[in-house]
Amino acid sequence: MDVKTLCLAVLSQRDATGYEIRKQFAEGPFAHFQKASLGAIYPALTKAAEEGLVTVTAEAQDGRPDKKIYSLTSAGSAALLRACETAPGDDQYRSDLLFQIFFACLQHPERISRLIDKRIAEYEAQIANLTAKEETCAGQPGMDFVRGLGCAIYSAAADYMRQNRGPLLEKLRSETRHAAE
Amino acid sequence: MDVKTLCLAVLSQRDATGYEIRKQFAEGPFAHFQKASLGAIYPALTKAAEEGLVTVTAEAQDGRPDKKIYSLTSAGSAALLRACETAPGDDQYRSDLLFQIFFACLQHPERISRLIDKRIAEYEAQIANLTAKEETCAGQPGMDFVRGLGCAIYSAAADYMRQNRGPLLEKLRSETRHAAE
DNA sequence: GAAGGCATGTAAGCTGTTACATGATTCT
DNA sequence: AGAATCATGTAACAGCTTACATGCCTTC
Repeated sequence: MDVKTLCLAVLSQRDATGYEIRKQFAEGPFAHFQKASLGAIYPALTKAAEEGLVTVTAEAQDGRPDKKIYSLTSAGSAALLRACETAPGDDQYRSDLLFQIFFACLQHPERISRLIDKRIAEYEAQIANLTAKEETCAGQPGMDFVRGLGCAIYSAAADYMRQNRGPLLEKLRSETRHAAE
Repeated sequence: MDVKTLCLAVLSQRDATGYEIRKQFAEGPFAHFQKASLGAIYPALTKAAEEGLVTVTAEAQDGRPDKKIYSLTSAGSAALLRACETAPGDDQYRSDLLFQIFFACLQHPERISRLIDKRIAEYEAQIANLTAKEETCAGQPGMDFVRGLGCAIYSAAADYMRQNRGPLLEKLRSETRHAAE
């Protein structure tokens, strides 16, 4: 999904500024499967406004740039619906961490150990975050399905890492090929 | 990881042509967490050769372009190791499917049903593929850890979808707001 | 006093995808 | 006959990230 559609998605939940939209992608319910940066959001909103998908209301602020509050128009709603109805592309998943663990035997077991522990903690934070949103999602079936799937995946990943961390490190330590340092 | 490093990773397993490297990213052990297209691989290999990270051996072929077989040099190995030792970036996950399911209530329940069934089948194919590679990975602890994690995640996702598919569709069907068609 | 949050916007640059260009062989 | 596989490479284009530009307010 392009950033413009992503913005429409956030605005379908409530009016927001560009800054707030970015926050939604960092913390909100989309956070675990879509993201966007400010440098992409602002031009996307300008374009969406030109196309009549959103309206802008400027709100004067003391000492700061005007706050521009964007709202979805009916044309914007229609565009969002159209995006939902087109055949979805494949999921994109890229992980530098898995790449590095793949070559674990080239590295120090201690480093691998630290990387895994850190990742488990990150998964736990994600699970806590998604669990906390349970009430927000209640009554919105699609939103709750996606939230639950996120929990299920992160839990499975964390469990796997907890269970296989030890055996992996044992195997690495019993090898001789790993870095000296 | 940039495409150049990805190529070094494949070449660390065995010598290969650009074409074969792409196949490794479509089917091989990296497939579920890294990908690369031919249009990126060929220039990356040329650059890696210029930098002395790989060597090239051209093999004449009848009626086809010469087959260029690339091999990793010790400088290339060192570059791969360095990439493994730098702090890994965050995982990138983007899913158009989850985006669409998020807005399930805007759409026809039948469409959502089809999307979920299709995705479950895709997960099952991934699991079968990774399970089939079990023997290839035996004895390579990092590789096997990553393979197992893939299985665990896809299994959890498929299970969640199987269990929550029915309840989701029921909720959608009992709503009035969904598209008419 | 420094860091971080609030608030917008531009532009350079990187990276990668898709399409184009070419062409034989093998499978259906 | 048509599609897929093998095989390389270029180039246009898209899309996004990062850094720059500006500046106040609040928290540590």
